[in-house]
Amino acid sequence: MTTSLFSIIPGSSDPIYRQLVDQVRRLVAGGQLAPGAALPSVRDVAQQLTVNPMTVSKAYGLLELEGVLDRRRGVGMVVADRAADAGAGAGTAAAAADRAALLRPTLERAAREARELELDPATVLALFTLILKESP
Amino acid sequence: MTTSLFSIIPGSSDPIYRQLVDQVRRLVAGGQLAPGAALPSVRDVAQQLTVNPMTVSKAYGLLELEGVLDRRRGVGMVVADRAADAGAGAGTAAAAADRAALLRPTLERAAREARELELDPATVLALFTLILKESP
DNA sequence: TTTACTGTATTAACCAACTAATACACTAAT
DNA sequence: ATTAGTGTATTAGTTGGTTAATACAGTAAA
Repeated sequence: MTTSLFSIIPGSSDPIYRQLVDQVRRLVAGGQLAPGAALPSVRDVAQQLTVNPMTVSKAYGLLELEGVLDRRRGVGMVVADRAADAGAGAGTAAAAADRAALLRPTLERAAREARELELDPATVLALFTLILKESP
Repeated sequence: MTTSLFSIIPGSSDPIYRQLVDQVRRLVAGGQLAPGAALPSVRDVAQQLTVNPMTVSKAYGLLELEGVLDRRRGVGMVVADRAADAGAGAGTAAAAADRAALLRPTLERAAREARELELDPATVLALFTLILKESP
């Protein structure tokens, strides 16, 4: 049994299938899921997250349409060969600029909220630095 | 006609009423909506955002339960006197520490996504600094 | 009093997300 | 061929968010 690999926030308002899609997209872009790597089965993920198998299947299906995953019939889902495309070189992960682009929306949201809270950039950056260190 | 004051992201997966609640909570904590200030009417907000009045009313109702707003019957909603509580002194805005606490969840989400993307903290901080400057 | 504003309760309908229980088509290994 | 493992289609039902059209109770000022 592997350490779950995926995690979802149950109370969140954005749908489970979207949380999974976004997460896999990032893990692939970051190289933690390398091209050719097999993904945990729909039923495994569903059981670990206490979620319906069809919800996981929906996420996998969307990722296949997107070209991130390949479907090996009767076997399972596998990270597509050119999944880390978007420009990168021969490496396994996408270029840093492309990975940063995936992070941008969340950072913009944080900036907007900080502005509404009338927090100076210095304070915000200090807090963010702290959080970036304490998590791993 | 005032410059809309509120804004929502139509495509977002989190509900409109919640976007409004969170936004008002931040604007009050930050002091942009001072105690005693009148909020735009339900029908005004609904029209500006092309949204149903009852959706706005739901948000206002929750903010009243929360103690952020006071309901002046027949007149409208007003920012509660001790709305900027949570510790602050005589000032109109909440203490910086309390405002930072409201920002924390989003920053933690950004940190988690950055980790999944395998982006170094330095790169992330540089991008965030840039975004913080370009927005206002 | 009339008028024009406030917020809200009610009822109905619609839609997306999720769950549930099957059943199917495919592959790999015994 | 059998077994066990893939992903998926199907159908049905539930829940929560949103819209819609009224109707109501309260306040303020002409």
